[in-house]
Amino acid sequence: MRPLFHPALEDIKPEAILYALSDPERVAIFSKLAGTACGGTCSALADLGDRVIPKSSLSNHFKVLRESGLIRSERQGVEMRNQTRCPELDERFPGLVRAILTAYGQLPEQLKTG
Amino acid sequence: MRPLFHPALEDIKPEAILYALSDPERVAIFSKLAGTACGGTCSALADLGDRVIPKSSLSNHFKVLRESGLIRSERQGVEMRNQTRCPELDERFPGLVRAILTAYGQLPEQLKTG
DNA sequence: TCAACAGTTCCGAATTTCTGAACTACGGAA
DNA sequence: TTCCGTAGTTCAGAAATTCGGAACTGTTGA
Repeated sequence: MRPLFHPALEDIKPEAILYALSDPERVAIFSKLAGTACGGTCSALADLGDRVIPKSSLSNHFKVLRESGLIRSERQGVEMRNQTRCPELDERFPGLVRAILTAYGQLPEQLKTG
Repeated sequence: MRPLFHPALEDIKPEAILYALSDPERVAIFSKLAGTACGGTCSALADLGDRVIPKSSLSNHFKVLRESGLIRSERQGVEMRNQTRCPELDERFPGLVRAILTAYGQLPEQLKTG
């Protein structure tokens, strides 16, 4: 398996963020992650209500989120722990992620303060 | 020519906004429009520095911006006047457009106040 | 009536997205 | 060690989307 690519903070492009979050499924995944203390696994996020996302599609969603700089993924044994890069991102693009999640009506409780 | 479609404020979808603004060319067009008092025409926005956008592509960019709810277009004689729907949009999705333009480093002077 | 101009539509080529199937990687049991 | 099950990735081809040149539409002015 190829090593996972994560862009450095300064290499994160707004167009990649916007593109990644222009898909409601990815927004739902990202929002769930943002509301989870420890990192969430892929399979734990497969069920977003109405439809079960095929695992290859899910894997691709995570790849898009990761390579856009929205999340960080780390292999932990047999599974993958994913967590958002919200604090860093807010430093680089102040208010952006919060405004987007709010627009979708998906700002998790954990991000409502501050 | 087909009549131009503009979504009602309540029908504007965040995914459409994000998708429309995930293309740097469209962001440049939108930002220029946002910094223009009277509506800008298509041809006036064709030149964004490095490359001249083919007019069919330009027409399509305007269509995407219009149908996502970001701009309003109105035929005026032989040309088209385009203006942003920023005030409405900010009511529906507070801070969203501003955060996006800021992330791109393209917030025009006119929007810096308030 | 005609020419020029602004912008739209059409359509084929190129690119991207989607997802089932095959595959890889790791951990636990025996 | 070998085998099995689970988590996730990669591959491949079908479907959908994007791009842009060429043709077209609608408007104004001569």
